[in-house]
Amino acid sequence: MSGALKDAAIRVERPAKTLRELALDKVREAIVNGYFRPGDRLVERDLCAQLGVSRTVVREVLRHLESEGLVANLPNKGPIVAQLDIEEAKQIYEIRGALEGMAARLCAERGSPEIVAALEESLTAIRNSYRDSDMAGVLANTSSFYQTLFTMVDRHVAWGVVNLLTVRINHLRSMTIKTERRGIEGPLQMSKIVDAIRRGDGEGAQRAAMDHVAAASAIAEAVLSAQKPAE
Amino acid sequence: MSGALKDAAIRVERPAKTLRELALDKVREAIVNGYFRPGDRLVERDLCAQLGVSRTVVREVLRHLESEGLVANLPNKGPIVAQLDIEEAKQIYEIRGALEGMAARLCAERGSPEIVAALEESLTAIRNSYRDSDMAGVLANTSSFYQTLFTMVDRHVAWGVVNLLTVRINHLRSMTIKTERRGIEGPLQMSKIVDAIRRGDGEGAQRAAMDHVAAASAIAEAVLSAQKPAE
DNA sequence: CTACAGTATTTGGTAGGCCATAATACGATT
DNA sequence: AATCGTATTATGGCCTACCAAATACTGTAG
Repeated sequence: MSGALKDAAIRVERPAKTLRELALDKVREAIVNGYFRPGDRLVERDLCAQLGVSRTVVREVLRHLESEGLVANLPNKGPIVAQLDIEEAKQIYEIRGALEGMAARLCAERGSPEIVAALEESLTAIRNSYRDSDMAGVLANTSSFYQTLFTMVDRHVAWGVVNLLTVRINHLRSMTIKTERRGIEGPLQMSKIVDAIRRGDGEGAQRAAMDHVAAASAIAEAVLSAQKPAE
Repeated sequence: MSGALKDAAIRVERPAKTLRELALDKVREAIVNGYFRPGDRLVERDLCAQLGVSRTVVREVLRHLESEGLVANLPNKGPIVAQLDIEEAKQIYEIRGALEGMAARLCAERGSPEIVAALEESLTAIRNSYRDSDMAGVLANTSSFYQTLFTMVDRHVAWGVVNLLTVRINHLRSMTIKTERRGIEGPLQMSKIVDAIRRGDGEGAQRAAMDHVAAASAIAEAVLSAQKPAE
């Protein structure tokens, strides 16, 4: 087994994604970027037609998304795109705060210059994306900032959890980053995280990370409660 | 819509679980309690026969378990019961520490006597289960202790995350609770959590919860590294 | 205009088949 | 005898087709 692992270095990387995985990505994408809106019904046969795959595949995909929390299943009525209620969103932000705070602290305690360098690179990318008003870029680079935070201290499981939760609030994220002044404050708060990590200040890094998430959460709450009555 | 929600209180609780859900529970159970061992292949057609359901259902179940992390899918080889490596287990314990610590702190800050009462009830149940050497009972009551911790402050999402992670280390849990002296130390640590909550000491409750998980993690690590060479 | 019966829609689930790939066994060739 | 190629088997991935039950819709009769 360890031999097999070593071989992994030269193992040919085959992109042999199964049809199911491709479909999964497509549908998840479609939900995340709003092609399917919360509450929309996801009729199996329609999806079959749209995706060009069989019901077998569609059903597996729907199951998968269900367990990811992106799809809810009404009994005998079928799957719909999950509604995000404000309470749940707040909880998700809170969990992210706990985990990202933990990761930030670990990064600070590790005290490796590579971490700081990697984070700064992401941060620059975020600033550039903001400057270019490339919101998709902001999201992607913010994700990569946090991914760095987790993976540099080998917290892949926690990163997985955060990632899973994040897709559920993705459309909120895209709204919060568009908020006035977020282009300045967001990166500022993130740079505070990096500063604390550079100083080796675990406590401070944790607090800074939690602050940043808390700020995002507050904006999200405002956005969500502002649009709720409109429905 | 709000009307429908109110009705939920009287809505008959129909056990009309779909076949798929029943099968899911069965297979998950089988994995968790060791009927299927880590690394075992889960051959679709065999499962069909054993469960008495069609391949469609089996496949959906496997997909679901895959996304829960209980099943791994080797490309071109099919699903196997996921192997739990020691690194991953430690990370899971760490995440639990962060989240249970958070919940404990929130409980303390809430300062409600009902929380304390409910926790003490679970704790007594745990002690009784230990006294009767009812290990399944210990696990169940420990779960319910933590469930209380989360749900009393309405952190259902976090509880879901913890639950999801916990099934992956379930067999570790059953080993750690059997450890010498765990029957005394475990409840003792948990009572420290309750004490801190009773005092309204958020900080202390968080630390106590994290300590408890850390202790479990240490035991799990010892158990796991002791059995690994044996394989 | 309302109640009711019939109809369409859609999910939950089953059966069975086809193809591709991987592993294994088996035989042939050197 | 060792190796190389080939047939077989096992299995996953994917598809079509079908049925039953629940739900939503619709048109008609009273």
